[in-house]
Amino acid sequence: MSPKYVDKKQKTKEITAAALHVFSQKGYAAASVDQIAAAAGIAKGTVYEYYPSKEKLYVAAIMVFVQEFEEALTLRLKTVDDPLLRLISFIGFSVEFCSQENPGVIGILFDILQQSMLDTGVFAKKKYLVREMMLGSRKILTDILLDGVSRGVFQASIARNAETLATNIMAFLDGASLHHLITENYFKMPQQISHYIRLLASFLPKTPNEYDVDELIAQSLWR
Amino acid sequence: MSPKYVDKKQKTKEITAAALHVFSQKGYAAASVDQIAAAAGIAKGTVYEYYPSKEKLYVAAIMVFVQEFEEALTLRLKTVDDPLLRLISFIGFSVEFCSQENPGVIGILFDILQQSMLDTGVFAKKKYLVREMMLGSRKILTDILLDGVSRGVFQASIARNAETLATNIMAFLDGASLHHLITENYFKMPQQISHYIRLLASFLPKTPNEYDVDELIAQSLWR
DNA sequence: ATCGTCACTGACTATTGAGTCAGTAAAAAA
DNA sequence: TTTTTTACTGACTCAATAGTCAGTGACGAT
Repeated sequence: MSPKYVDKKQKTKEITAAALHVFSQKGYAAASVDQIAAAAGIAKGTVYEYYPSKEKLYVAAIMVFVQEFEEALTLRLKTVDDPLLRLISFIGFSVEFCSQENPGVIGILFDILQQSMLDTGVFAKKKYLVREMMLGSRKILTDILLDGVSRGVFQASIARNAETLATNIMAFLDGASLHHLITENYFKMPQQISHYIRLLASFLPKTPNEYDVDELIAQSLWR
Repeated sequence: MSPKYVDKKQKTKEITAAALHVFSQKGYAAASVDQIAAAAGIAKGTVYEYYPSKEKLYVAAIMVFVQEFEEALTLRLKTVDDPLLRLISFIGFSVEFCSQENPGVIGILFDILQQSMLDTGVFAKKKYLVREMMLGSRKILTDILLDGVSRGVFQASIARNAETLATNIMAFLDGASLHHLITENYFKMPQQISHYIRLLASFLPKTPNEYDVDELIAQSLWR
């Protein structure tokens, strides 16, 4: 039946991973299919055996990226129980994921954003994908807040504004990554994040004084 | 001496403005010099009489953009005296400038950011320009805070963290614009900004109760 | 052994777009 | 009017690259 067996699924994964890498370094427009093929160790023609176009390949690569982020986040949150600590872990994970340790991540993020903004962008008609991705994280955060309220750890009043607050936090986090990236050592990420967490910790818990915030930060962030 | 008189300076401005418009709609990579020439109502060759390359033209267009932003912001702040109201005006102006009223603005911003992130980007070696632009706004904001302290309106303790706080606010504002752009009506900008301003107004002034924050917001934002 | 099929290749085509430059026009100077 | 200088033009070159396809070879089936 199949004279030359190849694990198509595995190879698709490899090509997608190579594409993700190249796209993250060059951006969609500047990345060439030849470069992606080279990164995957195959010829250009082969790429087209697995994907019908550069555009489809890009979308697939982005989907993988989003999926990996959410899986890793969920995994990390599984190990934490206390609501405030969960919140801090969420923030820490988001920051770390977009930090220097993952150099390509930011490139990809900007590319996604630009491609969904421009009329001619690949994501112009697929903005909803980017939105889903943002709303996904926001949902996780809202749940952390509501869980904190229902367990009697956070102020009851938080429940009313949980989504507004979660959205606010998300906006800050993404803005912080952006500023850190551009202004580099003019934006002290640990200092900024700590400052913000201290602010949150001052009005979220019913009994703020029960928490040693600096200790929690030291425990959860930049270990 | 000069047989055919043309105001070179004026024409340079026109070309730069046309370029800014096209770049903001297409992004750097996808914008063509032909399109820019057409937008300026001239032939491609003429563009090269005024700028030696697409790259130089892009940088010039961005510089104009940054300058216009700062000038307009400074102008707006001149009309406001009260420190908290100045802060709210600053926030309002930043938000409005990046809102739907200025559709191209966001396109340009993302382009700047991406071009300064990517190794191959036009701004890769000119990241400092983008940084200067961000630090410029931050400086204005820091001065508003310090002015508020020295006039005895803001808590004295703010002075110690003025720059950290200003940086925090900037991060939030840019993150908010970003989220608003992507998630559209899932991100209620007035609600989010009001929420954030109320938070600031609760710990910045020495006498928070003296201010009717909702009234100030209604006065200064989305008039 | 040889045949058929799948996986892959990379030279090729077609297109796009940055940058050039010989030529044109227009206006002031002579 | 003729000459000279400047401004501008747009067809051209050249390089890059998305996508194609005829050909190659590897491997299992017979």
